Amino acid sequence: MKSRKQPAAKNTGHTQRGQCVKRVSIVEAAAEVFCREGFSGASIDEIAAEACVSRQTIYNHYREKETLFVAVVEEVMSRANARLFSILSTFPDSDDNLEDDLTAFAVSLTRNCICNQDGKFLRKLVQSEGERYPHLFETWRQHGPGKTGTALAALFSRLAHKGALQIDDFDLAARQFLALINADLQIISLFGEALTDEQLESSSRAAVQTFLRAYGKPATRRSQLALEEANL
Amino acid sequence: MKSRKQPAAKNTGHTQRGQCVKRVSIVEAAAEVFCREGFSGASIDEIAAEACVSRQTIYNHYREKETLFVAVVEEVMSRANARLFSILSTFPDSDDNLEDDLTAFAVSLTRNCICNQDGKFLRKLVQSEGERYPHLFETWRQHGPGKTGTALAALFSRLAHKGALQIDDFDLAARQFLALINADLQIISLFGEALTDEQLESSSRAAVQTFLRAYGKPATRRSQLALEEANL
DNA sequence: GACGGATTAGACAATGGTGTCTAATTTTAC
DNA sequence: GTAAAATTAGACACCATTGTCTAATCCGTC
Repeated sequence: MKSRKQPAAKNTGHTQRGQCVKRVSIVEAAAEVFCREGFSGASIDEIAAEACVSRQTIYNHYREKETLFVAVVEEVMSRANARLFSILSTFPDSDDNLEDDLTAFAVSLTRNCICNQDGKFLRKLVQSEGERYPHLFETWRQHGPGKTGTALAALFSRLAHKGALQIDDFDLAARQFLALINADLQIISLFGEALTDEQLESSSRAAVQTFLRAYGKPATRRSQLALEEANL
Repeated sequence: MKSRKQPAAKNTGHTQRGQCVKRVSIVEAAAEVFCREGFSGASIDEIAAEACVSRQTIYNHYREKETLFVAVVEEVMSRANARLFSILSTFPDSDDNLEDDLTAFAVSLTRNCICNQDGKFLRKLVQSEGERYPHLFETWRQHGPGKTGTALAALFSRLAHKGALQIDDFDLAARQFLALINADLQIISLFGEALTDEQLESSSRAAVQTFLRAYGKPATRRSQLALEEANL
């Protein structure tokens, strides 16, 4: 309450950056350890050691373990959110090769939001502690998958408007797109195995191809059909 | 080692059933508590209380907490497996209404293997403790999603052979089918909210429809296409 | 009813974690 | 250089949990 965020307004430059360094190093380490051990399995001592910081410093910044946990989740969530919007904003406007564009989009979504450390943290922690912190869980739902879904739905709506996609229910299509993207990863990414760029690329492309067979514009789907029948 | 499974061969009937009752009540309670609290958050006392059993009895059956945990995972996994195969074996042979058949299949898969207590337990626990018990994690991969995927792929191969589906890669199609089934549930089921029969039915149908637009037999997809173009 | 295995409650030491406190030390601002 | 703020190590009380032990009790079998 007193002076945790801005201990003294006179502090400038170094001190503030110094504090910041401690803070991020604490949050970083805490994310690691919480993710590895779960909330109750993670000890403050372990976090302090991993952050190269004394235990007391942690208690100075965050009153108790729970405060730290919530702060970590919020930090990781906002980082993930920023990345998501950065990716969305770079989706190309041209529609001459939708499959490639969507594949590249899926790859970068996977790499930066789903398969990285933050994505793993959020999946694991929200899953294991979500019931204990309903508020947190709700925030995650709305700012995490919720926002992703909404943003994706908007993108699809734009593409459908241009005639590149044929979609009834944009939200449903968004959820299914995300699900398809994850289809191959669910099993692997839980474990934390890093997958090669080739695996990532090919699994994303497979997802996009299936998505386009279901939601691509009629002309594309018709020629796809003709091709498949010829192959018989 | 000595006499944990069958304490004395002379015991018959009641005693044996008595033991069994204790064992299943312990495993049942442990599943509950482990699922709710995670491995390190779950205390033996809590499990004992929920099982209406003394703490010592638990230590008699399972040498230590870890032993109990592994036993619970194995038990839950084998139950889930049994259910899966029971569902698979009832898939109808007639192919006059594939969409309805697949939808019913998806509904029952979801209800009995994914959204029930066992499914939740496996998702949560394997996710949070998988890295601590690689052996367990491997077993889950092969006997859980692995087996489901293989079995599904076999089903699809059968259907493709009959001309009802048009699939290149059966394993991929199986993973994507499972992913689509889960698309709407991921968010809800984490939380443990029970979803209504209507939600379940409609979300399963949506998944199946998308799947069939991508993998349905050409004739169906062509008429689907014509219908959509007429709707414009 | 008596035996024997299973179960029970309760006490117990050992361990490890949380959160507080203090006194010493370092870092930063001026 | 000095003062204020931040950080540190270490000790501390407190509490929960694990796993063991014991003596009493239950319950089916003979």
